[in-house]
Amino acid sequence: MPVVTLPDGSQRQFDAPLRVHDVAASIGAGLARAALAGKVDGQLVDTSYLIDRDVQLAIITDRDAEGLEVIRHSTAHLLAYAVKTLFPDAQVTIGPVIDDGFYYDFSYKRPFTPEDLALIEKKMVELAKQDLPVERYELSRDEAVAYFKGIGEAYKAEIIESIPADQVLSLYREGEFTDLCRGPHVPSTGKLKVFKLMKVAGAYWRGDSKNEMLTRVYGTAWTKKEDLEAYLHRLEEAEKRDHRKIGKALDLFHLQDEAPGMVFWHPKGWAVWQAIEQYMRRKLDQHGYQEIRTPMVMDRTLWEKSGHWGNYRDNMFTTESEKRDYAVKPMNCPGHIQVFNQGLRSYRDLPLRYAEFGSCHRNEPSGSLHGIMRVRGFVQDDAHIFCTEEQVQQEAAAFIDLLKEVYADFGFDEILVKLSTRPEKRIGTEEAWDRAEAALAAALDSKGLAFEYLPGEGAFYGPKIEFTLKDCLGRLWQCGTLQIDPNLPERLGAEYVGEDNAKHRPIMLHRAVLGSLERFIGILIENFAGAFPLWLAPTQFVVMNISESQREYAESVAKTLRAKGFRGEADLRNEKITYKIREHSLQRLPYQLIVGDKEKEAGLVAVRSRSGEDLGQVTLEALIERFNGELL
RNA sequence: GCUGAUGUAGCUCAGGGGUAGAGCACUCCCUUGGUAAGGGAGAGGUCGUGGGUUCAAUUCCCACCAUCAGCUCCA
Repeated sequence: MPVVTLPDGSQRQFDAPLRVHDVAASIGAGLARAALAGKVDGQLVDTSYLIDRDVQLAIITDRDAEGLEVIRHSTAHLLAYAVKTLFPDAQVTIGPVIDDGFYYDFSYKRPFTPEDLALIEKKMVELAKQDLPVERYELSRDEAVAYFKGIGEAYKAEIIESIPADQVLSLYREGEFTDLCRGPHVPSTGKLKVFKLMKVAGAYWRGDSKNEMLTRVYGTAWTKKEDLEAYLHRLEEAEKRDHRKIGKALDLFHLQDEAPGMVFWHPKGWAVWQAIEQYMRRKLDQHGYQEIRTPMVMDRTLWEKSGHWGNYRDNMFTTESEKRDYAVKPMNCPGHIQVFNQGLRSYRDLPLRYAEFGSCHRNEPSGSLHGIMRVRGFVQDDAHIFCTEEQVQQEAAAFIDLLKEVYADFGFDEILVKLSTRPEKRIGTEEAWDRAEAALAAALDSKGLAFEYLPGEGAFYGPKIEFTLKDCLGRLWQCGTLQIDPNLPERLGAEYVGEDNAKHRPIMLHRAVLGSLERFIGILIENFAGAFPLWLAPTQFVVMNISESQREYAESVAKTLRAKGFRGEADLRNEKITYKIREHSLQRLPYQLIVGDKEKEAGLVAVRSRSGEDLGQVTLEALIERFNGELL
């Protein structure tokens, strides 16, 4: 006599065990049709699930987030079914739900082509229209292995073999196709109406680059057609913001074949860079850092001592001269320790904070390069803090202050924080790890930053904090980092004289706020879609004359503004004012200043904002005041 | 690094075994126009690089390089 409690608290009693579907039908025919799955005592189940006891039940429809997940999952299976129909000797592997959709990995003698994709999608539509029931049944592990081996699905059999022998496995059958799956699934393929296959890509079996490369098909699925359209629109919008596209359109930088992964900065891009670098320099100064500069190329022996040669040799650029091997620096820290090691350090000197806009090179795998976001030559807003173990917490807290100020100035208000703790392979005592992890956690607590632990994700020598910011599209970018490192000072022999007149090892904190400047600028470009706030805009204003007679006046206005430190120029070309406005609007200039005879006579400028608003005629003094109000 | 796709004018792209095309940008001329494209003329390419097949290759084949998507990696 099951009693079913629904989400609104109401209860229904039934005479005999019944299925989720039947409960839905008892509530209404519409709900029965809409039911995609059920949630029994918090667990997602199929609509065919038999309720034989008292339970809490929610009927899942396409209005629930879980409903959408079930649809995506089932669509992945539909994809596999279509592929098996069209390419019977393809083997299925896994097909999970991901953000905005799903994928399914196949093993096939050749990769699928875009043409195949169109065929597969067509077949999926056909199979969905047949509204085939999706049936769940169970097998023991060994029966399941035998079944999948029997139908030639080696990968499935391998997956199942890694599951404990006493487990009962669920399989789902739709039409001719059966797949191993935890479920739940929609009751029939007719529930799958809004989907689209997006792209094919390679993916390693079990995510391991030593394994076979499979063909992955990505797809997206939604409950409503409008949602799919909105999603596709969102992709288009994101594509418009692509920093590579905007970088070209705004003439900020370029890359070329002869220098893969290294950026050629053009005047406008470099103006953005300089605005950021000089801002950071000011901030670092305010926070007690001293800027230094260390060599780009250093002898192999130093990298052997630091351990980089042993661990990262393949990813380092090297060179040779007069029978000595050199490496182009992949990091700044060994150089910073060399500066620390000059002369005798006292505990009175600590904490010592060395900052460097250090140019580093890492020979990243060719396939991982991406615009200016992932490059081989980059500059970090890097700094290393030499301090005692007792000072770690306060230094971490001070760093968090700096980081929050900087992110806020760039307009990023939401920061996600993760604290990575000791990994399995590590050096140092447990007590030292306890103290280091506690110091970072206490620093975060003291600054009111909520954080999540990433157990085992720390570096082999110490724990670290990662700071991730969220851009205006909700995308996450890990930028800031703070790492405790007692190892490198040890390896490179850093020491200071303590109060006890004995020599001690300092702790080194690696830290960066923006991370790689290249990548950070890429993030800013995409976040602002190229419409930088005034303080970052490469060109802040343009003065345009309406006709020849205001030529000199326009020039003098531009000159005055430049003398006040603003970036901009006069556009005196023989073009109509509408033409010039269009061009500078496409260049996303914050301010366009228009001068005709009226402005010339009155000594004013007509101001047009980036949004297209006419701000009227103002004096240069008023304009400068307005500009200054927008600087940091 | 792996799988696949792509590489043609400054940019965006079309084309195709027989001396290469468009739009925008650029140069010159006309136009001096008040808030997102005025008109005309002109110039511009070793079709990513190197091999091969062919009477003939930018086009077909192979290798390499780079880019793009994804996977792997990211001290």
